[in-house]
Amino acid sequence: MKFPPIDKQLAQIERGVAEIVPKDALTEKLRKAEQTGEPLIVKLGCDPSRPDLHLGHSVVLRKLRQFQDLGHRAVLIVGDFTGMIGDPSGRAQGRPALTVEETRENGQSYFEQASRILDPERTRIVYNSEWLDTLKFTDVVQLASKYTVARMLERDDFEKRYKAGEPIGIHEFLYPLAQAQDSVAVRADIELGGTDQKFNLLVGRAVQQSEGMEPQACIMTPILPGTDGVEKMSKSLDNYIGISESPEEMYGKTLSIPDDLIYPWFELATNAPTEELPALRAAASREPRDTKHRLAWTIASMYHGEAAADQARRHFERTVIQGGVPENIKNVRFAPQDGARMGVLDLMTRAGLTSSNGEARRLIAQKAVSIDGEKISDARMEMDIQTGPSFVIKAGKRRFARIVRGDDEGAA
RNA sequence: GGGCAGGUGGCCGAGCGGUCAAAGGCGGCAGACUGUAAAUCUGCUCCCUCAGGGUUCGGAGGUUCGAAUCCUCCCCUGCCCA
Repeated sequence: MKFPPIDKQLAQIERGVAEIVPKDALTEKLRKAEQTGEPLIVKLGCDPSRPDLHLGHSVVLRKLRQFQDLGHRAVLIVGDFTGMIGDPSGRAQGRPALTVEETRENGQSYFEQASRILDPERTRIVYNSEWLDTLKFTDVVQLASKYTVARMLERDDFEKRYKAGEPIGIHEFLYPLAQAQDSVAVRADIELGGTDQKFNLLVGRAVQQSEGMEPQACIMTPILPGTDGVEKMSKSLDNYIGISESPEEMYGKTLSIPDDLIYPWFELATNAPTEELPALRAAASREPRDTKHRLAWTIASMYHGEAAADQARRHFERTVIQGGVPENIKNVRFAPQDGARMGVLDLMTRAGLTSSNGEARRLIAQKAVSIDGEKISDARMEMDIQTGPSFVIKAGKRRFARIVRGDDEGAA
């Protein structure tokens, strides 16, 4: 196996990276790869309990892809073992423990989505229950003996919770060790993760070393802020853009981010050439609106191609700037047993526009609902849902549905 | 094992027998203004077809005309002691 020159590889690897620990180890490993012709094993762990990938995940996945393109070997570890136990961090309910089938399913779905970024042909995917589930209690105790409580408490969030008097389960101390064991199992040369994973990645080094292995180099990518501009992007905070969302969604959501995020997103979430970054930074502050459109287009085109991105842009102009109706909206068709007429409240809820009739009522009271462009104010109005012409109902500024007649196949 | 303090709506947090669907803040949604940005102002924010009703305050029982508020048992968390 032949690799690009080391300084070239390094330049590529360092782009958009927050920290490499230790840097020398990385260089050393690259050198060794060159000498032996053996590609490096680059590990990335993923959490199958949340199988919906978003732009936040894309940062580190794109980094992994770069390694693939440089000729190294990617190993995606599905943390199904953790998933099956259900990590109850924090005091809330704890995640529902997943069944074996679910973790497989989620792992598969994760892989499919990740394949939009990675080269699936060259990605090895493994489930960590393969080795973690077979450990005996003795093995676990032995593993646990390799780290101390004091060092565990060095981890920021443990320390905070400890000081704040919040509970920390013993098993939570086991997770970093389990992750470290993964590194041992796949003989990782490099582990990738967000900066929030720093602690775990470093534990991996410690454990590998005590197993007599050469410790992995850790590469941390920055955390991508979510659409709210405050928290990190996450599904549960609903401030994310999913990798498999439609180009229209991607475009629209991107435009709703705060201006401060335009540049960071360009840097972290797109493949904009490194040399263009300074210009983009300047543009972001000089003409935020246009630059944000450019960002939105770039993101949409990364996942859906340029034609779709163009389309998304037109869609945006039409619906938001001109306040019109989108080209492709959800069609809803009611069955005959739903009756000939239906009140708007039920209609909105059943069409998925609102989560309860109460919400529908509120929106109407707030003049946020219109039918075929006409604002409505009567929550008791009824619509013909079987024989009348189809109509478009809009709630708030982004929720649309077209109600079509029972026998109308309707366009998509 | 003992002592103490707690568990309230998405989160934080008041309430401590009726006037409580439960103050206030955050978050969220909507409207105005805009560039689906920020800032600002306004309204809304458990469910049900309005008046009105129905379910909520860790869980299960109980006292009372009436309980988030009192009692019993249980579950969970933190702190201190062992």
